[in-house]
Amino acid sequence: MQLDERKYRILQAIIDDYIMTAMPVGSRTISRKSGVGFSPATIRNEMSDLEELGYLAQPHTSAGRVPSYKAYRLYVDHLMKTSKLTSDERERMHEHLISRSKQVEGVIRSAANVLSDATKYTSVIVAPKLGTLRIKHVQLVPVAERTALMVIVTNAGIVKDAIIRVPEGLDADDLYGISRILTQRLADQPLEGVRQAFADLLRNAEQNRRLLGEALQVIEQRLEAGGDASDVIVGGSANLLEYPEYSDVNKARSFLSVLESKDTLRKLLGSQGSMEVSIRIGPENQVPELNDCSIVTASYRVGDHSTGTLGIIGPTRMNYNRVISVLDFMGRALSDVLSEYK
Amino acid sequence: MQLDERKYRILQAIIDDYIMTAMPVGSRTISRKSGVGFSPATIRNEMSDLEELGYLAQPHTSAGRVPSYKAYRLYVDHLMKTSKLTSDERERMHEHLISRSKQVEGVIRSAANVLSDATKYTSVIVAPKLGTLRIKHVQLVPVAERTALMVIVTNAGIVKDAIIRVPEGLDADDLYGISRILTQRLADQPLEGVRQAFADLLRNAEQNRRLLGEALQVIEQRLEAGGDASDVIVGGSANLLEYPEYSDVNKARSFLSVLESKDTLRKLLGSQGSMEVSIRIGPENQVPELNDCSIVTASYRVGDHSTGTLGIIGPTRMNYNRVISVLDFMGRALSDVLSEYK
DNA sequence: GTTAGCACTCAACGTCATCGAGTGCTAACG
DNA sequence: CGTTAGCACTCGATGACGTTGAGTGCTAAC
Repeated sequence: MQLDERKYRILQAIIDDYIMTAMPVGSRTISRKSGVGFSPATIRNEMSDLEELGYLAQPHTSAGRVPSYKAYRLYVDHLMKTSKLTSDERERMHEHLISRSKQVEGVIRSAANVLSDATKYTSVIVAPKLGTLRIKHVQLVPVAERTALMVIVTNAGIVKDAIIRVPEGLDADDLYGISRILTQRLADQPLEGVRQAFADLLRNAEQNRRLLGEALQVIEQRLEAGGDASDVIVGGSANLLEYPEYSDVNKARSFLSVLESKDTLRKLLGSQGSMEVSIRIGPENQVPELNDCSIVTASYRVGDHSTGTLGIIGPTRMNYNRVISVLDFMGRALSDVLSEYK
Repeated sequence: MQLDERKYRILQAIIDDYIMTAMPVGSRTISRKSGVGFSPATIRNEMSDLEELGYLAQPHTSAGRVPSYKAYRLYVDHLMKTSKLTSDERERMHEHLISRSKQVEGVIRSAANVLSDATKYTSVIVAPKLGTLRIKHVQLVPVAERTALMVIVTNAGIVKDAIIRVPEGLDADDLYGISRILTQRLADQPLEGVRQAFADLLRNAEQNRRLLGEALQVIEQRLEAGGDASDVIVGGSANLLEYPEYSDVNKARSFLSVLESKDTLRKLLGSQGSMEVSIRIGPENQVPELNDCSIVTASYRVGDHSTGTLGIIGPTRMNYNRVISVLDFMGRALSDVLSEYK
């Protein structure tokens, strides 16, 4: 059996309705509401076909139909009408975004809030992979006897810091000097290549070998850890509770637990590189707890090579059109704002 | 009517039971369970008295009794038996705490997780007030044409950064020089007094007046904003959903919304200075959404003058004993770990 | 091919009786 | 006189049961 024009129209009407109401959709509803001028009986026949094809399901015999994952997939790929945001909205979002743009992390945090406010779902933003950033500056600051804070500033304006031990007898001026050398040698190196650069440094360093060794270790640790919790930012985690699919406390809890596991989120969003919006519906995503959620992601750019990911997590019956528009816009806006720092 | 020994014992037994089960407690239960060897009838009489005194309440006539806020207050002040953590537990917590102690923010984040894991409630930690920290180092790092990143390192090892505009024509070396001067002049100033110090600098500065002005503005902004979202860290927000008092989705939602509002949390925890554990039960706290929660807080020290707050938010029937022990221990542990950086 | 009609299904809802945990009161007990 | 056994009473929780209504599938007529 093939899908003809009418089936498409009916399926679309069902999904549109279900997205709004979260209630199984009956033939009568479609017959009345949609522009398709057919009687309930006709619709029923079509619905029966659609069910057989795996696009619809019935919670129980005497209920209406509910779209399947397959239906959502078809919907986002072919049926959905996409719309642009009004310029008014764009403006408002952009304004919120730059309202505290003094710091990279602040911008990302605002972006998460803007996203979740605009969509009423939960937003997640992953900061750019550190490995692709370039070092701008390295500074060792004495904070105590034999202890220094190493601050690494990257080209994206992102600052990473770590406490390291330093050999005895180094005073502020020594550290200052070492910082100069480090900055000179490492400037414009991508963090990824830093191991090589450091090895060179070490080979030639007649002194302070231990200190440099420790510094290298710290930088590497940062890299392989894939960043710490602070580079996954979640916004609007309470929003999901608005939706009837989460009125079951257990579902809500397991959802919230996932949001607390930054590792899972980082894996979930992954960096898919392109600026294209990506959509994973229900079981298409790898995290079992989120198998009845959909995840829509886009990416943003910082500088030339680094990309981060921003995404929305919501029920499978989410308003894909809206979410895609918002993410698309915000991805660009975020890239613009953050690339000013470049 | 006065509370005699027996009434105390009975009240304590009721609260102990209610804390565990969250179910109204009947006379029979108390008669059987507690060491108080009296018949249900006697207990009933006493309970009736306790109710009249405002320590107990009945959800409905044929139900058991539930402790009132007044009862919890009495409980934590006089009845509760306090216990120490096992050394095993202390060790485990301490270990988790230092597991990623390379960064101040990392430590605080771990601490929040340890707290919520150990108590099964929600934890909140507020970083020290910036105003009381002292500047260790100021560094301007060029990130783009006419743009620099200003990094301020404090004595607590906390790093704050902000993008500022710089006048045209300043190259990396100029910024380096200016950083030196700034650091020289501002080192060991508390952030609070920085305005004065800066004013002096400005008066004498024959050049770069604009740049310094902007830098001052940024620092001040940081101060008056009371810090940004990143210095309030929440852990275990999903934990609360385990408890029957939050099986109502609306309650859960309003609770989670409060957790998202960092401003409210900051106000709620406030810095109460002393290392003493403070307990606010139900309506004793100022946030209406949390009027059926209790909030237990302690404080930790960074360096000599700065203090931050750590707290647990849970249902009024929380396990006060456990929570107090954990907070007390963690307050000290956190102080120790963070003061190593001093 | 479309639709009106109709019997059928089944969750949701309201009603009603039952059950039992818990109370308050009274009278008896040591 | 404090304590306790006994007892009638209250009231939420639970489950059985009938009703309602939205929705379906099938058949026959248009």
